[in-house]
Amino acid sequence: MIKTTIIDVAKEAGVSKSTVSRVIRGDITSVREDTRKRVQEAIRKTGYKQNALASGLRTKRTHTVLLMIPDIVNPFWPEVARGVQDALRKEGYAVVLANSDWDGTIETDFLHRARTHCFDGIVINPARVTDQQLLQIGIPTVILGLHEDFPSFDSVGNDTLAGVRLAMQHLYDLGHRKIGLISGQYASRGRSARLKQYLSFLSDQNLIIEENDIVHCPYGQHHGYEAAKRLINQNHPPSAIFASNDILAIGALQALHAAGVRVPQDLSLIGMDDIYPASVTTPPLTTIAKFKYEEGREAARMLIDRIDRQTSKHPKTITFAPQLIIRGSTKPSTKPY
Amino acid sequence: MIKTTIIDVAKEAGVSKSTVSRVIRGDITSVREDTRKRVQEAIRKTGYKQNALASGLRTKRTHTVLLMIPDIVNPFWPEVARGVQDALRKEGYAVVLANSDWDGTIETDFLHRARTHCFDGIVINPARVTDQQLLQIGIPTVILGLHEDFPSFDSVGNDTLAGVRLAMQHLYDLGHRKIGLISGQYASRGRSARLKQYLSFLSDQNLIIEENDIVHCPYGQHHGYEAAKRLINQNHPPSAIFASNDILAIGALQALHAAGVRVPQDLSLIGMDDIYPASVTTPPLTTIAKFKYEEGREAARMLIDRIDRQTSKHPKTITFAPQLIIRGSTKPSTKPY
DNA sequence: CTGAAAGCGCTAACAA
DNA sequence: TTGTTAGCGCTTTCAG
Repeated sequence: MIKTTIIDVAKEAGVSKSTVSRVIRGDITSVREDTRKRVQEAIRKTGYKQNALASGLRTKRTHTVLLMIPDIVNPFWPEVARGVQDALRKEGYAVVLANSDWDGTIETDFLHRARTHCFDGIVINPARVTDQQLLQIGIPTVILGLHEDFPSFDSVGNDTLAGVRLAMQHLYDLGHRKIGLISGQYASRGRSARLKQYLSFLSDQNLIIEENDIVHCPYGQHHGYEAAKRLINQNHPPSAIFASNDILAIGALQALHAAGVRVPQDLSLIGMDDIYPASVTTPPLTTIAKFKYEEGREAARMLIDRIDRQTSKHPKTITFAPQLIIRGSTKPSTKPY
Repeated sequence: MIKTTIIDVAKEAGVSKSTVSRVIRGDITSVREDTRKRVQEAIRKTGYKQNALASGLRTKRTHTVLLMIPDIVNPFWPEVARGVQDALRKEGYAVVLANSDWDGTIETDFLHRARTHCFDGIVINPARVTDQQLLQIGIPTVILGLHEDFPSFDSVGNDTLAGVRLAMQHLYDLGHRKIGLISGQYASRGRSARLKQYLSFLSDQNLIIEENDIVHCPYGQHHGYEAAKRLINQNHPPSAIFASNDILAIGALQALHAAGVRVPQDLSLIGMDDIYPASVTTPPLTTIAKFKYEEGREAARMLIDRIDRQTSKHPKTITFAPQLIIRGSTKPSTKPY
């Protein structure tokens, strides 16, 4: 099992290694038909396999892309990952999958690695890294998700704010006037845009904003559980709850179950993301669906585009409009306005 | 942003590139303290970053591993993937994640790629590839899952058969004597070992085996749905159902809901795998938990071991014993024996 | 259309 | 302890 090189092939075919290299790279114009045949036959006979390291060393292309997400175990990300992997594979790229766990050190490590290993591109949902730092890596990059703080890069994501509005509007249309919010937030970032959108919706409808109807918590099912508990343990509990993602909503649903609050008869509940587990709860969760696979796919396509034509045209953003998926956890309010 | 090389560093530090190479590789014994300091300072000043392609070309090590699984979107695999990624990252390896989709072509493509890109190792849940083919790749490999047809490799997995027994025993202990089976199967492989185990359990207990209590179907939620429907639409429906994985069980649960069969009051249901969605159904699913993260982690560790000491010692197998997780979908049978 | 030759950036003997 | 010298396997001018 000694590795064969182009030299072995060249010998076998009775040509120079440059010629072999030409046919390998598919440089069709500059090799005569019959010599190409001969070389290909020699390749077959010797069982030659290209060494991507060697060629990459010259061409500076590895056909490898780094995909960095917070955590592949979170059901949201596998779908996005599939999107980028499928699109990238079609074009001959492999993807190195990294979980940052929201940890800046891990993130930096992998970004570093992308450089040392000469990856051709990066697709990232940034945890701690900044626009500037990313710029310094010097590798074509596209951002997963709509962050306004990455102006230097292409990005693709779902319009979360529109999603919030959609959710609130749905609840409002069902007659709900006192709507609780479970607002997930990352340790790192400030007040979420989702909260702002919630507030502005309420004021647009001339509804009263009550502090007690808003609970902030980290993302995580049990946090959703606790949040819902707080929401319903007040004198005037809301008739509907919007949880800012499905994991939180699932936690909330369990809290409501436990408290004997029937969903949707006693209280409506809506989540966001449309992850698979949300479809198997009882009742199945009404939610705001994001385009996850598509987000990944488009990110990959944009990246390939960047890689192919080196031209540094203005960063582009692709935005998906989330969709309301009505399932079983919401129904018209029975309370009088 | 011109890439700096060891030569630049060497110049800056006033040493030869070999010396620079030595300190980069941490060859501590053979560089004097002060020159090392000088070199490190030069590295810092020049912003030098190693080129992993160039070094890999010499050392034949890329610190990259291929992880091939059927589908990252299937909730079982992200946990396994995390296990291998975490363990591998600690040792400085990156992992290229590939979804085979049970497709032999894709599988072969990536395996091929593992060779051309000189990956250091492979962790794979094989779809179509054979022991021999894998052997020919010539890269240290460990198998995910317990397949008897890969005698040449280390492998790690959960003892599914023990799991089947555990599930059946649980149902039996609850007094169930007519137990239906929803047996998932892959398009490619023959009669599943799970079925055999089910049959042998029944005969061990001197229970009657009824063809109508067994439904074969591909893995997939809606197949579980249809299977359960068939199972309960007979004159003598079983009092309990064992679905050979949680996805199937979730489908079954929905069919039972739809048919007005209460779980667990009217019928007990047990699944296998313990994927996250199984914990959020109503009732939450009793299931046989597999060690997913651990499976991945141990696979990674075995792989590293193989890579480090080239020695080709006898293939080893690590087996995890699945555990019964009693949740809400099973209860004592009300039917007389 | 084909071959010779010069590297890509690094490592690894072998000298010094 | 450090430097010199060959390459690793491939691509890419540049001649021919």
